[in-house]
Amino acid sequence: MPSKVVDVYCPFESSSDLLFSLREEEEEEDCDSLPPSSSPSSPSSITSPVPTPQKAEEEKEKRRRRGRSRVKNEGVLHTIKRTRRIKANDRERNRMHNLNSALDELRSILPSFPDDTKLTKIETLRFAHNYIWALSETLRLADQSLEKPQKDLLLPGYLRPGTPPSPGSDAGSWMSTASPASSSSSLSMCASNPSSPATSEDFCYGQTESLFPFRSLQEEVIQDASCFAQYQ
DNA sequence: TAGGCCATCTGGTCCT
DNA sequence: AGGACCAGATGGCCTA
Repeated sequence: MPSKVVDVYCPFESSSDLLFSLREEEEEEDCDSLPPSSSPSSPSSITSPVPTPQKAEEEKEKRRRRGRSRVKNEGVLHTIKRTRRIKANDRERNRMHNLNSALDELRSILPSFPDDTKLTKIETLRFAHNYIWALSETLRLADQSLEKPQKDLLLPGYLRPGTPPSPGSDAGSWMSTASPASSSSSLSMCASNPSSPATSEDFCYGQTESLFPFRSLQEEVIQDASCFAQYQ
């Protein structure tokens, strides 16, 4: 009867290699005659110090047998290592699948872009980072709006088009590059900078561009936050 | 065809 | 000891 071939990704140089490994595993049960105590490092291999000629011959034979079993044991050990590796690979695969599922969930929460481009992993993380920052900034502004007059409520100075976030910076450029025609490039820009957007310097490198698509969202959040705050 | 992204394998390290 | 996590390597697929 032919050995069963498992339908898994083959981590071996060739499929025959895997087949060999799996067959070895099946043969493992046949190696029951090799209990752990028969391993090469087993204390049972200690022999009497004064062998007679007859005993010496027996010892020779024993050694030969031991040698054979050691070769076989090495094969078993190799197989055990192999099966552990395969199990570890399986766990690692599952772990990465879980990670990807979490990333998909995150993508589904983030606002989608018109061209429906799927964010890459790194883009998703950076975009989420910026998005959270934008929302928290929005809440912060909403809080401020309760204390200050409504003037310049929605957009602080550094968020207004053409207004440099700090002297010498080039904040106007991020607005101009966020045109609809360059949505895909702006998409990548949205998620391109891994650093925190909370510094004025970040605005000089396209970080705040991610806020632009959310202007209306920002307004909604501020309104909601204001209403909510009224009932506090 | 080069480069980017991704899935997977793998060995090492840390943790329980 | 075994599992989780991590980073490097590798190969496949896709796109400009």
